[in-house]
Amino acid sequence: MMESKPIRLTANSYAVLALIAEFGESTSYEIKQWIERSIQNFWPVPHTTAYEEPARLASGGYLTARQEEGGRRRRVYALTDKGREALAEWASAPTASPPQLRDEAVLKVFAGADPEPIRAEREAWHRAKLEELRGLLEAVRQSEGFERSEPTLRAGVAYHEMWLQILERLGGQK
Amino acid sequence: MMESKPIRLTANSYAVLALIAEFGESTSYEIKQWIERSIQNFWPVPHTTAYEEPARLASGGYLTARQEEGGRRRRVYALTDKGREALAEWASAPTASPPQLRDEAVLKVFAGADPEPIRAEREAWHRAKLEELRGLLEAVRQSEGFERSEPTLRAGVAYHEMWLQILERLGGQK
DNA sequence: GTCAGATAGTACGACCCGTACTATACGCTT
DNA sequence: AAGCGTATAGTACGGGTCGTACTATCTGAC
Repeated sequence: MMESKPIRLTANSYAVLALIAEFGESTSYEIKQWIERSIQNFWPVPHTTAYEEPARLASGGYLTARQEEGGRRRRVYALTDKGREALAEWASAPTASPPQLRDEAVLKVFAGADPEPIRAEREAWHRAKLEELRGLLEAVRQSEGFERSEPTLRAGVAYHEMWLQILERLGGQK
Repeated sequence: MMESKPIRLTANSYAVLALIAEFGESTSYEIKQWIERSIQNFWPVPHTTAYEEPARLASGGYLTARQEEGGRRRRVYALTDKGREALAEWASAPTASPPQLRDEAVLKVFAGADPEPIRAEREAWHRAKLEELRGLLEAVRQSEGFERSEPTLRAGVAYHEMWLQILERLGGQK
């Protein structure tokens, strides 16, 4: 039995566990890439999370860490039974905490900023996002092992399309 | 001149500054209420922020704090010139950091959860939000001093309506 | 006057984040 | 095969943020 100290499991924890469950044992760098290609859009985290969180999870006994020899001596993380169980329990609970939107642009407008340049910047941003997501979707459809990513990517596409409609309306009414 | 130590201004800082600029000098409890009635929907913060952040801002010289006598001895915060300037500078910059969506529900579905109960819960949540926002909008239209809140509330209404549409589509395609 | 519930505020430590920085690998040029 | 620029991979770190639990004050009903 590994020594393991009690840690709190947060949504970030489950995100990492889910990625490893989905893609198999991974290094932090790979986790970082899984994040970018699958959940980043609705669960943004800084890249350091891909290094910190697996280490935390390993210290709590939810993952094992095996260190590579040579070169970068990367740690390869894999699920333990404890980790698998925790993930399953979380996923099977039928409730999720409500979604949070953090939108500095609305905050600025609230603070009295001129809405128009902000609206324009935002519109461009959503268009770029849409293009990016459509590209990913294309890529994912042609590769194995990304089945789970497709629905989330499609939800992302719908989301950004919706925003563009909202912005259009706002722009229209001056 | 007050003593003041350098602090980093974050988006939370500007949120608090903007609220005080908008509603005038306030206690933390009042700030907490302004938040709930105006920006909570696109800038969620725990209620402790309404106590911690003004204290930080005061220590940096962006607010003054005057302590009430008696009873709860609440601190009343007011903008300083430094605070007003910092807010104006921030608001006049035409760029905002991109919006972030944090959506545990999508994360759960990604992790393999049964989508349907989650979808249903979510739909109910957006409906409740819509009702709440429409109520606030009504209230705001009939009172003085909430002019700034109206556009943000209307954006909120549009946002939740959009989500309901997305959910409907997702539900429709099984 | 005392009790329940609403209102108001504090404590605190784990977690999280962004920035800056370092290290290793790879491919191209010479 | 040494040098070098770029991409890849990983670490350091400290301030900010969060949620939970707890305490204190006020108000009105009885």
